[in-house]
Amino acid sequence: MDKIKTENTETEILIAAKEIFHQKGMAGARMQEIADKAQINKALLHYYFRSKQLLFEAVFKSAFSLLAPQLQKVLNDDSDLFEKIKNFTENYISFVIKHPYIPNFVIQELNTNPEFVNKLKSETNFPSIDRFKLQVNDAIKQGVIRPIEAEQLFINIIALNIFPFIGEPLLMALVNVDKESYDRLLENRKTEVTKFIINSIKI
Amino acid sequence: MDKIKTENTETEILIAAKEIFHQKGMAGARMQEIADKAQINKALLHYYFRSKQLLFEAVFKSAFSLLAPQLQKVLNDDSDLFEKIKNFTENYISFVIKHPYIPNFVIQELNTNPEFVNKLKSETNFPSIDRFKLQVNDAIKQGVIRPIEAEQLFINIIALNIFPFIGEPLLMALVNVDKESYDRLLENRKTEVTKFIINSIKI
DNA sequence: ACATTTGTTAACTAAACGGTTAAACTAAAC
DNA sequence: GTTTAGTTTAACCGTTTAGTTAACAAATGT
Repeated sequence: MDKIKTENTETEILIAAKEIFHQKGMAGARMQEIADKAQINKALLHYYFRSKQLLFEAVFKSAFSLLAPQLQKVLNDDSDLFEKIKNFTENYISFVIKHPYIPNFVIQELNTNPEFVNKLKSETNFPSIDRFKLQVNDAIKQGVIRPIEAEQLFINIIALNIFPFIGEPLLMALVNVDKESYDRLLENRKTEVTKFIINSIKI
Repeated sequence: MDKIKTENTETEILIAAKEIFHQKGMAGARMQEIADKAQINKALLHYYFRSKQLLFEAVFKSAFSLLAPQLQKVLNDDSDLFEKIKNFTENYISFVIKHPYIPNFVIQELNTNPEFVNKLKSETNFPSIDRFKLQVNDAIKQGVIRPIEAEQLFINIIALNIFPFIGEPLLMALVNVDKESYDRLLENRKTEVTKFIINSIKI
């Protein structure tokens, strides 16, 4: 059937494009390499996605639409603050193991093209910090946690979870361990990071 | 004088190459753009540095040789653990304001080319975690801080300090502030991050 | 059955790329 | 003032790049 074949081809292209773009970024990716990986002719890429830019944007939006719900778990979730930090930290590592290149890819491409953020803000349901802010300020008023700006706490949570993956090659060398040991170390962070954060803010 | 002119040209090339490579990375940089920025002919780039790869390596090593001493401040410094965390955090932000693209550049290029780490380990005096490990384990034995693996604490310190700069475009959008407010927020981190870490580990 | 639409390919194009060459220029050295 | 060594340039070269074309194949509609 035509439909199935078409959908397969388009999917194959996207799968291949993701791999290449995630690993090499927009500037480092080559249309020919994507075509080879998808086992199709290069012209087909243009038939389905018209240009490298549009194919890239499709891949980028897809990546962001996977990352955004992860961030939503910190920002817009009804659970208790401590519970939330614990859940996010535990889940995030599993997420990155499934999609190892996504956080780095998104952050990197936003760095080389900061205006892209506006596109994301208008075209995706972009996470908002408002509810998290209320929750943190509530917890402070109730004497559950030490005073801290919600923005700073949010950045800390994200930094502690995302950076070990983005900085992996550098950190692995600095900490002086092989990949296997580093993976064990990351696995331990599922509980260590939660402990570290809660120790810091809990009264 | 001949000598002075040469040094100037070579310096001009390096300055221009740094700007372009730091912002666009190896894959995104163009020799012509570097030549234009240095206000010289493209052939001169090859006269002084032979190839794009060699020019890039010169820029990369220079960047790493600025970043490494910053990391040394955490790893190989005689000061007291708390003092050390405080000093590193305060200094690091000033460092990044001076060299905004360096941490991202180094981390990004190590990600696309992880074998580069070996070159750095052999050619530069690469920071080692050994002394920091002893210091942390000592502090734990003496009951000054809660039990924590030195590697985890080190990663936490680095993550909390570096990530806000690497993830700036994303974090700025998530926290929903403009550049000016975000810079204020970063300035506050000079003291906030120290507090956050010490609160977490101090007994 | 035949015409139309959709999917796919090989071959091509024009521009951009990193890198080379040979000659012109500069200024110090003999 | 001629040689010499280092510096700079314009023009060029071969390759790679994203994107196009035209012809073909296969499914769909009538």
